[in-house]
Amino acid sequence: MAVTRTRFAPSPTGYMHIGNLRTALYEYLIARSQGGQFILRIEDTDQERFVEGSMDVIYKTLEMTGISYDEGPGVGGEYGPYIQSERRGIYLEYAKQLVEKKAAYYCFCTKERLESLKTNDGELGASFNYDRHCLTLSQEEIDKNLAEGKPYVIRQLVPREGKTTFHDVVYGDITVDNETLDDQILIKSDGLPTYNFANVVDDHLMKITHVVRGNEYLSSTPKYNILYQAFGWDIPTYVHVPSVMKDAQHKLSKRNGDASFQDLIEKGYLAEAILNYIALLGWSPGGTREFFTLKELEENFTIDGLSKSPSIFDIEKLKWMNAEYIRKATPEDFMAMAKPYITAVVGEDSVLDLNKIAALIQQRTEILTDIPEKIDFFKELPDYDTAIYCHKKMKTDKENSKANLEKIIAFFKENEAELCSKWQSSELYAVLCELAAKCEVKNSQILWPVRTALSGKEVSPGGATELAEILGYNETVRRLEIGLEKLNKELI
RNA sequence: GGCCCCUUGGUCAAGUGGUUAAGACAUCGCCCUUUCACGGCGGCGACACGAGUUCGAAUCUCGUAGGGGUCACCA
Repeated sequence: MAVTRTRFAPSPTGYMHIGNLRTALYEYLIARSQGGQFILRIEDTDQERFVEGSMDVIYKTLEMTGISYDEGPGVGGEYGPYIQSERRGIYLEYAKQLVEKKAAYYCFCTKERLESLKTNDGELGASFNYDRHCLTLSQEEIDKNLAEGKPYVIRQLVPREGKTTFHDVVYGDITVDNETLDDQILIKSDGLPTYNFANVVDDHLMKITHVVRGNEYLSSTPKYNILYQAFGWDIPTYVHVPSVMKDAQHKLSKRNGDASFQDLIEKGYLAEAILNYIALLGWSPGGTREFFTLKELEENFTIDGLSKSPSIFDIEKLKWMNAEYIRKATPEDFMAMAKPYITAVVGEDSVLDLNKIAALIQQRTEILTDIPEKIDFFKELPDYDTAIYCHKKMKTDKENSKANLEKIIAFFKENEAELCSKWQSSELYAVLCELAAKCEVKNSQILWPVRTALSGKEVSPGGATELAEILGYNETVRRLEIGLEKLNKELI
């Protein structure tokens, strides 16, 4: 049995979206789970759709996700080159072999002629097959046209009768009538192959054993088989995977924004979480386990866990999974990912203890871009409405908040030296609870106004004393005084 | 329109003739609690429909409906 070889064959036409990435992942996993090899091949035979920089997006994405390839651009391999535009000479030769075998033929029809055929023919929907006008050309005519340099394409001669059956590992046996198949173009008039042809030639030459791709290719697969047969080549194992949908009606597409890997990274999702999530979108290990590193996926992946039906990309579940990854990270790892977002708010040279801030927000962060709005008040106290001092459950209102703030400030000032000697959350909590007891009020009636005055927000990461610890004595007292002043102004 | 494919709660999904039809996200409620979040407990909620095969069908067959794909000198 030959060693399993799969390939990811993207065309450099823009960003890499989640569906592409998932296909790459499955291809990678099929190879790795079977101890095989994974190849990257760039399919850039359409020069018009080429987008500058998109090759780098592909390389970068694979690198960030850890999907490594054994052969491909930049790493080489014995079946290179791995960029199709660098292989252009190969395809024409193979196409000519097919012409000799009468499995393909030259076609000199103009695009205009083909267009007119479609409009005349296509009254019932858009069904159209080439009329084989050029199939009947004599060898002399062909040679003459060629000698004159007349533009031509090479078409596959597909049988018009009978049926073709192929087997797909996910979908089973699929049979189609050959009459529904068109004499597709193999070599375009610019001399480059079409995807359909280059794909077959390269997959064979590169000894690809498992052709894994989106199921939009299901209906053209019979043409591939006929091609393989015409060459006398072995037919690979087909693994068609269902699409990733934006909603029940639409596939995920680049135009609709946020589903590209790059976008998700920019929105603060972690590469590991994205990969883990999309692995489970269309594949199941069979049990209830949901968390897998790439390595663990390699160990657990099996083709029969692939689903047949399309899956809707659910950003909410990804967000949850991302949050799980963040929560489970070590404080050091979290700091590494969060630091840019923290310093963007508090500044590079902040006197605040970044580690303490990070500790506060780690459990509360779902995506990294949540961070700034959670901690902005550390940098600067917002101008808030005193209504936020009122909280039914805490039994606070403006009046008692004012009264209690006065007591708290007085208490802080009287005990400054002692408090500063052990300025930490747990101590402060104990001390403020004592104060509450002494004043005969609920703990919350002391703690809530403090938290509110320190954050200026209805919600904050961490409670009164945690915020106080980070802000320090001076800033704490300053903010309490601001709060008191606001309340005073209103209650006159 | 022809051909091909798909169909378990709002979403991801387990399930391959006998289950009280798992689990997760979301949602709702309760608990914990110095707000929020985390965490804990619980609720709601599904086999598209109709025939058939069978002692028995989410599981097999056929039909219907709905959805998707494809029908390019794009991949």
